[in-house]
Amino acid sequence: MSDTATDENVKVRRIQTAPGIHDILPKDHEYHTFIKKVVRHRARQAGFTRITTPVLEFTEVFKRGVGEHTDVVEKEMYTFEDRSGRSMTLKPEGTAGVIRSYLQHGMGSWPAPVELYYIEPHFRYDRPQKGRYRMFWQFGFEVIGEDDPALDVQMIQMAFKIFEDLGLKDIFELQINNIGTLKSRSQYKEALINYYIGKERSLCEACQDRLHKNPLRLLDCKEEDCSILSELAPKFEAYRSKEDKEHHEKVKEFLEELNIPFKENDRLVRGLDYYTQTVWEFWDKSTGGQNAVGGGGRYDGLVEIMGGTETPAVGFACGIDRLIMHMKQNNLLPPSKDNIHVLVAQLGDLAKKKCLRIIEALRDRGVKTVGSMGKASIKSQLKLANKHQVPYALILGSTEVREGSIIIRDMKKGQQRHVAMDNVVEEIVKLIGEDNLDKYTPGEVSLGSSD
RNA sequence: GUGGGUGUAGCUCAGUUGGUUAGAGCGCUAGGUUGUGGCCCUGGAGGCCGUGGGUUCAAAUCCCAUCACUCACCCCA
Repeated sequence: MSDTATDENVKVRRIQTAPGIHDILPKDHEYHTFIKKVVRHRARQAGFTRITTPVLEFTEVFKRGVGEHTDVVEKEMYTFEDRSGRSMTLKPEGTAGVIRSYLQHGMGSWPAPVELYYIEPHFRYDRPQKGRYRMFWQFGFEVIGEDDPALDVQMIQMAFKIFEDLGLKDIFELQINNIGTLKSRSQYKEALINYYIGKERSLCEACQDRLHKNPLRLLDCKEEDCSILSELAPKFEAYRSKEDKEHHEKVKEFLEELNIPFKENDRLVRGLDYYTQTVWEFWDKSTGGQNAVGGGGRYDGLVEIMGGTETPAVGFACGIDRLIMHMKQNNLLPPSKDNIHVLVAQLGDLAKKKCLRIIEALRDRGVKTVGSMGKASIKSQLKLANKHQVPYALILGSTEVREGSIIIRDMKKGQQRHVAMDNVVEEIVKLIGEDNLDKYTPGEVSLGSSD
């Protein structure tokens, strides 16, 4: 018999989170809560409804949706076999799953366009770094079923509104490009391949591989030789169809109409295969493109790739962890609602019993209240009140119980007075102020058919 | 996947050319006469010095390996 587990001398090794995967502690949740609130608010205003697709999908969803030869699929997916031997993947991005769902549930018959948003964790098996995690949070928007350039611009505007709400409006710059339709793009791809043929030896290893799998990616390689070659490579400009040009001009025109500053960047390609026409990224002005905070684009071909009929769509996604990073760097604090109004201190068993009721009454009225039931001395209870930075403490001892009164202590002034036990809740409300109460109500349910 | 940096208390870090029982500040906790917080004072808990091996009379300290964290490249959120 082994008694290792019960041997008191054996120290149990503590388990940590897996690499690149982090807890969100209460302090950081104030940021998360705030950002989610902003996103929900802006989404609701614009008629978007929320969708949650599974964290785990069949690997084919992403292989097909994102593109077999993208970096995301080739080297960054969290893929494993489940017990039945099917290849499963934790979602590396949001769009492919949304489109899978769109088709699975026949959303093509919903009134077009279908406007959806999500706030979800995502996974990429990358080497962790500042602002880059293996599990990270993204929110994103998708508009499926219409191809007007105005929608591209409205997506961008939505992102701007959200950045503005977060106090980050001025620290990002918008980079845009137009990569054309699938057709004009494939002509361009051919031209690129022709250009690079015979020059393979000057390319880095990765680019030699890219040349036939995904030639567009040659353009944003940062290896010196590759970038020299790409400078001289044929420009997409020449292969843009009339339709592409019109689309692009309209986008720029609309952006100007909304006073949204942008930078044209003909090297911007995006790492996911499904994009067409307009693509964009938001870059940190100080560090440039190495840590984009969000990006998006039009993906008119994706629904078809996923097995549906030809359907235009546009969307964007944004990294919540990176937004938080930027808020912190700019000393922007989210509004906190975790402050406590009152701590109730008790002395003796009888008082403790009474306190349970008082605490309940205070909370029901919207007063944020904590008890100090586990502590014996009044001293340690008031110390706790101090640590919570509560403005008021209630003190109930055996004398007060006998008299039917309770002490209200103003922690800032250090003054206290007795009030009748029956009046204490309203007295506290007066002190805190009706407006500061936590009176959130979830809304009321109503009768009706669920479809 | 490639390269750099760092691992000592819950946190931030000292720890001399190898030499007693490994330290500080903050935090936590308990006291400083009856039932009263913050400031101050005193005490306490909390460490296999990341892990394994090697050198040595002796290792937190030197060597090797390994793991973890972190930053950068690639790419992206």
